[in-house]
Amino acid sequence: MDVFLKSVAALNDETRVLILRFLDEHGPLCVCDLQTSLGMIQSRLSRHLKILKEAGFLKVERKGTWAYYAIRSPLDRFRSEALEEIRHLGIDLPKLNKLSETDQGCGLKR
Amino acid sequence: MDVFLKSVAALNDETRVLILRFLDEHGPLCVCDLQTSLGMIQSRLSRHLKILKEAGFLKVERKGTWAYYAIRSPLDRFRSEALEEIRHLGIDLPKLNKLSETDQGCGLKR
DNA sequence: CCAATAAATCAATATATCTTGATATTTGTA
DNA sequence: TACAAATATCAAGATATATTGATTTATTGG
Repeated sequence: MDVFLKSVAALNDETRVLILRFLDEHGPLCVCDLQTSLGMIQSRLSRHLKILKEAGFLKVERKGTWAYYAIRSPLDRFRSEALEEIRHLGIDLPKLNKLSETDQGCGLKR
Repeated sequence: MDVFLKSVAALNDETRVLILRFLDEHGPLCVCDLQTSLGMIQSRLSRHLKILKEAGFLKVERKGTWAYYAIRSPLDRFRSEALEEIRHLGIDLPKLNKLSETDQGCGLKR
């Protein structure tokens, strides 16, 4: 029950559904890429990414100071059905704004 | 997004998962049958049944003063996958205690 | 109409979750 | 070591959700 409820709880938030769909569309992105693309502050993203990761939807890979989050693969049946359902919601996604790995970096000073 | 989030929110509660599984196992039951079987008070059940119904998981059929709730059929893909997942959780269900439609009725006085 | 049963709704409280801004941690580099 | 960038965590306040007991509504039968 706990694992199921954790998955469901992770899905139960508009912000996290958007993040899932955005990563589904664009592949691995670091937090600051999501910050600039989705227009959310860092602590908020960090929190939601953690919830999605601990619910089994995402994996993280670190490269230097960047943490690249991506849809975990393979997903189990329920989670991939959920993702499929999310794909069909027709959410309109903001434009990708990828600044990591460029000359300037993300440039998000505190 | 709204419909999806409503389904997910409905699943995001241990009590409602139990109710879904119980109705899945036993077929249509009225509120008082659920009360005696699950050991929950009436207002609590009524609330959760409403949420499950409005999220598209349940239907209601009235017979006199009784309201029989049952899994809606057919369920769309995501909802039936969710139900399937719930079936596989191995939740151990309390014994069915069906008093409606007997001589004594439910006998739950206020 | 009246009383009783079943169910729905409401009000108050408790618990959980989300958001933000501040602070801490980690990693790379001068 | 010192500093900066990226990320994670924490604390406080706001919002949402769950629980209970009381009240209301609906239906049946005398």
